[in-house]
Amino acid sequence: MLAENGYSATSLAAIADRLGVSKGVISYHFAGKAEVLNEVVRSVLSEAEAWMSPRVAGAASFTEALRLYIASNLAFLDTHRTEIFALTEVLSNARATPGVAETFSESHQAAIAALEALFTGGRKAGEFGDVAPRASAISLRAAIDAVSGLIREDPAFDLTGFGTDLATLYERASAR
Amino acid sequence: MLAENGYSATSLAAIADRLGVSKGVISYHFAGKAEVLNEVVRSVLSEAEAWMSPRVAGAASFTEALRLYIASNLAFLDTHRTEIFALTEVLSNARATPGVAETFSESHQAAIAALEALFTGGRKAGEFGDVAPRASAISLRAAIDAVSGLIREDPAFDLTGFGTDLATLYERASAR
DNA sequence: CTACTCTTTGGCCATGCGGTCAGAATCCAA
DNA sequence: TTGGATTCTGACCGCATGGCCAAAGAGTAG
Repeated sequence: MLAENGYSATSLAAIADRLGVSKGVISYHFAGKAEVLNEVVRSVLSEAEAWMSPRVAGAASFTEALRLYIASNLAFLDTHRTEIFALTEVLSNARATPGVAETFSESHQAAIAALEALFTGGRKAGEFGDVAPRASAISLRAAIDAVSGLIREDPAFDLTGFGTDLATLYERASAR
Repeated sequence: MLAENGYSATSLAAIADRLGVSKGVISYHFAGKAEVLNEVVRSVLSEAEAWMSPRVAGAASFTEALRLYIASNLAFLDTHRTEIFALTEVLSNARATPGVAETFSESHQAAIAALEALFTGGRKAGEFGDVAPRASAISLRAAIDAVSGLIREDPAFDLTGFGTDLATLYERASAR
């Protein structure tokens, strides 16, 4: 519902209606609307984590890890569009939903830290040049995060092509 | 009000109250709330345009243009935080406000197209290597757009440092 | 001073929201 | 079969929203 009709159209009444159930059921099982939305965020984030972890783990070098990270993240976005749209819809209105901002921020910080570690690791191993790890991590994550908006506007957007271009871009930027 | 208290707290009643004026005044001067919010978007976008244009125009090379583009854009974000926060607040809820999505999308497409032209120009002039113009344009804009969120979370975020790092990153990526 | 237009007021409306609750229905173990 | 616990219903509450409008007020040209 979030993905299809947006945040403001996703009222408790609308949710209950869609479930073919009375509104009170939601109140019975959840403390409130905020808890429902937080659960949406939590579940999508954990899905993403479960998808990416094993795919990046198999990298034999930092360069390969970078490629795998980008490719697997974009693949997740591609194959989980509804979830991603729902997530962004909730995040857009995070101010109206206590807890959501904190949950996501934590996860987002962790993602940036992981990428930063990848860049510093590559530098220490002599695989990368003197790239700025934090700025690279931030900007790469921003580029990936922007993709959800791109595929929303143009569902046919070439994710794979963008992924390889992005990987090449950061590979060159961090080359020795 | 948008920047301080967020979209959902910015009702017509709250706006009128802040102006020390009756609610009907807004209805008298605007067709509806959507028109008010569209005006916010329109005005911030045109402010940004007015700020950036002259600053980028003076570039003597594509490399310099790239640096100036990034630096001036970040300087605008830095010095117009309230406007930027207000803008993002409206954009976050674009689905609830007809017209906003279209206005912004148009401006955003134009910005990406301009950056793409910068990269292709640099290539044709032999200044840049075989960088992917579109992917570079998209990812660079994403990196810059993400800054509004960064300074919201951490007002002391080092924008200048990030700007030079970002410029260096894209310079290296597009080097011959 | 008058007469007309423009602007503002303050109360009103219908609507939809999140949330509550008494009571009905259902489930399930003893 | 029974009886207590769990789950669900549908009506209801208070509240805030965007919008509307008759009437009062302010401004201004002749």
